[in-house]
Amino acid sequence: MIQKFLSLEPEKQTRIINAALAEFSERGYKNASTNEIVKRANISKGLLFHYFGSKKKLFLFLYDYSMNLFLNDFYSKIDFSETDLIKKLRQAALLKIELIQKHPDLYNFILTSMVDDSFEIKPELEDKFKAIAREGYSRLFANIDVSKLKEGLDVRHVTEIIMWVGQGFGNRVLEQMKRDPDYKRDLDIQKFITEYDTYIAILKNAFYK
Amino acid sequence: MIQKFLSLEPEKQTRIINAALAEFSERGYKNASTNEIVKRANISKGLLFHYFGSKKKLFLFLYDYSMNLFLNDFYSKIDFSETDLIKKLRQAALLKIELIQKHPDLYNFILTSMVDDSFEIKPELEDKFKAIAREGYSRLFANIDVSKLKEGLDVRHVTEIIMWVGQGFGNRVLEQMKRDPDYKRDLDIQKFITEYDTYIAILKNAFYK
Amino acid sequence: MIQKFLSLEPEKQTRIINAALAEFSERGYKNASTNEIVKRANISKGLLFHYFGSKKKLFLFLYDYSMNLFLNDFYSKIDFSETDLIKKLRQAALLKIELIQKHPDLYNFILTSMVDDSFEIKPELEDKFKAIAREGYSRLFANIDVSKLKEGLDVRHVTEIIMWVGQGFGNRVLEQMKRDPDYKRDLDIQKFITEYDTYIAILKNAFYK
Amino acid sequence: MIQKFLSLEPEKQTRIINAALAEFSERGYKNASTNEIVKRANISKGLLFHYFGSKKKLFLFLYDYSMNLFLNDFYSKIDFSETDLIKKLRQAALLKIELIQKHPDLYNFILTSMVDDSFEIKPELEDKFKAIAREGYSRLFANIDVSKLKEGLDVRHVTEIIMWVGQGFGNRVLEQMKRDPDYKRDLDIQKFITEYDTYIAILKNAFYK
DNA sequence: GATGAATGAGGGTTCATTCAT
DNA sequence: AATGAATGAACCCTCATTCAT
Repeated sequence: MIQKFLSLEPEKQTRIINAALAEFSERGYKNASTNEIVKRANISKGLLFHYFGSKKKLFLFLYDYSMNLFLNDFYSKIDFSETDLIKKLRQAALLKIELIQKHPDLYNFILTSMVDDSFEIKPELEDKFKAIAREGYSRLFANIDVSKLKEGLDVRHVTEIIMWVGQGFGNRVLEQMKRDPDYKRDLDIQKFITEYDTYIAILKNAFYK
Repeated sequence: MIQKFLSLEPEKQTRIINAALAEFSERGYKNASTNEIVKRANISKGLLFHYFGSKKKLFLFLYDYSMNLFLNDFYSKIDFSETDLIKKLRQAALLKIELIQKHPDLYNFILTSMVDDSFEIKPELEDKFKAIAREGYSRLFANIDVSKLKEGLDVRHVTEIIMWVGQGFGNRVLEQMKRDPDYKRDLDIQKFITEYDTYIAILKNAFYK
Repeated sequence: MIQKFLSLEPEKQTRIINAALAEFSERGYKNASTNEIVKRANISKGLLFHYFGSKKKLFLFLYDYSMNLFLNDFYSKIDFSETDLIKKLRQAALLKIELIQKHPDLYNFILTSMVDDSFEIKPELEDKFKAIAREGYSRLFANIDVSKLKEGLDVRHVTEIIMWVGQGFGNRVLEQMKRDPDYKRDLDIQKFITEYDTYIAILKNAFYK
Repeated sequence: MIQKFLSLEPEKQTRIINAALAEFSERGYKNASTNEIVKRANISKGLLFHYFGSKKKLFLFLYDYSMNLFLNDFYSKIDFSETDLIKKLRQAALLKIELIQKHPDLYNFILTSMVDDSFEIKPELEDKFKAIAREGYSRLFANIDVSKLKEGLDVRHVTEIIMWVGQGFGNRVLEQMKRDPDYKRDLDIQKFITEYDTYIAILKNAFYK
C-alpha cells in the first residue's frame, strides 16, 4: 500500500508528508485531524487512506521516515575520526542542533511521537532504530582516546554524564523557549554555544588529565 | 462545586481520583474518556459532572491535587539542615524515587500533564507550583557548604550538572522499566541506588576538593 | 400532592410561584431549568418535586394559577353595567393593559404558555378557562345597547372586529417594544391610549349611527 | 458547506428539508432533536452535520429557505395592478391562505420560528426579510385609489384595520383547526371565503363612499 | 488512481427525576 | 418535611474510515 505512495510524483509525496508532519507535531496524535491533513496537502480524503490505510499507519510511516532522515543526516555528517571524547560529544550536540534548525517540523514530530502515550510505536520500528542507534554509538565511540581521561574513570560513565548534561542543558533552553516566545525569536545560537561550552569546560576539567 | 466533592466520604473520593488519575496518565488528556473514568470509579456519568463541571476542570483539579500532595510530601521529608551539596542532591533524588514508588499513578499523571500539548494548564496553577518550587529550591540550597568544592567551580553549575545526571540516570531506568515489565517487577531498589552512587562517586571525585 | 403545597406558609408559596413563573416566562418551557427555579426560590431540589411531582405538573399548576388570578382580577374590575359596546370594549382593553402592568411575570408566563408548542396544556384546564371565558363574554355582552349600531350590523361581527383591531394594535406595540428596548422604557401609557383612541374613533364613526 | 447540500439530488434535499421542517415546527427549536430529524430523513447522523455544521445553522438555513420560498410565491402571484384597497387586501389574504394550504409545514415552521424565544434569528436574516416585506408593501399599496374612501379617513389606518381583521379572522380559524382536527379535514375553503367576505362587506360599507 | 459523500460509534455535557438520609 | 447526592437517558457534535462513482 505504501509502495503506491512511494511511486507517487515526489512533489506530491513531499506535500503529503509535510502536511501530516506539521499536523501531528502541532496537535499531537489524537488531536491531529485527517481532515486537516488532506486539506493542507490538497488531496482528497479517500486518497490518504488509499495510501496509508489508517491514521495509525500514516503515523508509523512518518515515524520511520523522520527517523531515517534524521539519523542518516546525522551519521553522514558526524566526524567519526575524532578521537577526543568531549570534542566528539560536543560535535554531536551541535550537529543535533543544526539538524533541528534545518528540519524543525520533522524534529517536532519525533519529539511528539516520543511523548504521545495515546500511541505505541510498533516494536519492529523501535527495534530498527534501537539497532541503528546501537550501531551508531559503537562506531561513534569506537576510537575514543581513553588515555586522556583521568585514571580510574570508566569511559561509558563519563560519556553518559556528558550526554546527560547536554540533554539537561538542552531541555532548559527548550523550556525557556516554550515559556517565552521572545526568547525563541531572539535566540542567538552563538550565545547558546558559549553557554554550553561553560559546562563542557567544567566537565573537561573534571574528567581530563 | 469541588467543595461538594471534598466533603464526600474519603473512600469514594479516592476511588474517583484514582480512576481519573489512571485514565489520564494511561491515555493522555484528549484520549482519556470520562465514560471510562466513571466506569473505573463505579459512579454514574452525571455524578462526575456534578462534582467537576467538565473534563477540563477535573483535569485541573487533579493537577492541583497531585502537585500539592507530591510537593508537600517531598518538602516535609527532605532534610534541610544537610550542608553537603552532593549528599543533599542524593537525598533529594532518592526521596523522589521513594515518592514515585509510593504514588506511581500520581507521578505518571504529573508526567503526562507536563507533556500533553492538547492541553494548557491554567497559568495560575503553573505559577503556583513554580513559586513553590522556587521557594523550595532556595531553602534547599541556602546552607550549602561551598568550601568543599574545588576552587573556581560555580555552585550553580555544579548543582545543575549533578541534577541533570540524576535525571538522565532516572530516565534511563524508567525507559528500561517501560520496555521490560519484568525489569520493573524485579527492580531492586538497592541495586538501583548502588548504580546511582557510582555516578555520584565520579562527580564527587570531580568536583570536591 | 399540590394540597401539600397549598398548605405551606404563604410567603414560601409566593417565593416558589414567582421563581417558577419568572424562569418559565424568561426561558420557555423546555429551556427553563428546575435547578434555576429552586435556586431562585431558595428551596431544595427534592422539595419542588415533592410538591409538584414533575416539571410538567408544575407548569400546569402555574397555568391554572395565573389564569385564575388574571381572569378574576379582570372580571372583578370590569363594569358590567356599561351598555355602550365600544366603551365596554375600550374599557376591557385598557383594563387588560393595566393588569399586564400590574402582573408582568404572570402575563408573560401566560403568553409563553400559549406559544410553547413543546407542551400541551391539559384539556381539562383548557376547558375550564374556555368555560370561564365563554361565561364572561356572555355576561360582558349581555346588556349591549344594540340600537346604537347602524342598521343591518350584526353585533357579534362588530364586536369581533373591534377586538381584532385592539389585538392588532396591541401586537404592533409589543413588537416595537421587543425590537426597541428604549421604546419600552419610554412607553407613555397616555400616548398609547391616545393612539388607540384614533382607531376607536374610526370604528365608532363606521359602526355607530 | 451548504453548497454541498444544494448540489445534492433534489429528492434527498427535499427529504432532509421536510424532516427538519416538520421536527422544528412540531417541537420548537430547543426540543427538536437532530436524532429525530436524521431518522425521519433516513440519513446518518454525520451527514446532517456534514451539510449544516450545527443544529443552529440548519435552523437558520431553513428559515432563509422558507421565507424565500414563501415570499417569492406570494409576490409572484399577487396582482400589483389592482387599485381597490379592499380587493387588494382580500386578494392578499386569500393568497396567503392558499400558500398555507400548499406548504403547511413550511408555514408552521415560520410561525414557530417567530415565536421561539429559545433562539434568536440572525439579525442579518431578519433584516433581509424586513427589507423584502417593506419593499413589497410599498409596491402593494403604491397605486391604491384613495378616492374611494370616505372623506377624512386615513388610508394607513384603514389598511391596518382591514389587515388586523383579516388576521383576527385567520387566527380564529386556525384555532378551531387546532382544537378540532375534524374541522381541519372538512375545512371547506369556499365556506371559509364566504365567511371572510362577510367581514369584508362590513368594512367596505364602513369605509367606502 | 482519485474523489468526497456517507457512516456510526463514541465523545463531553445537561437535566428532570429519584431516594437514602 | 426537607435535603442534595446520584442517576442515566438524551442531547449535539466529531471524526476515522468506507465505498460507490
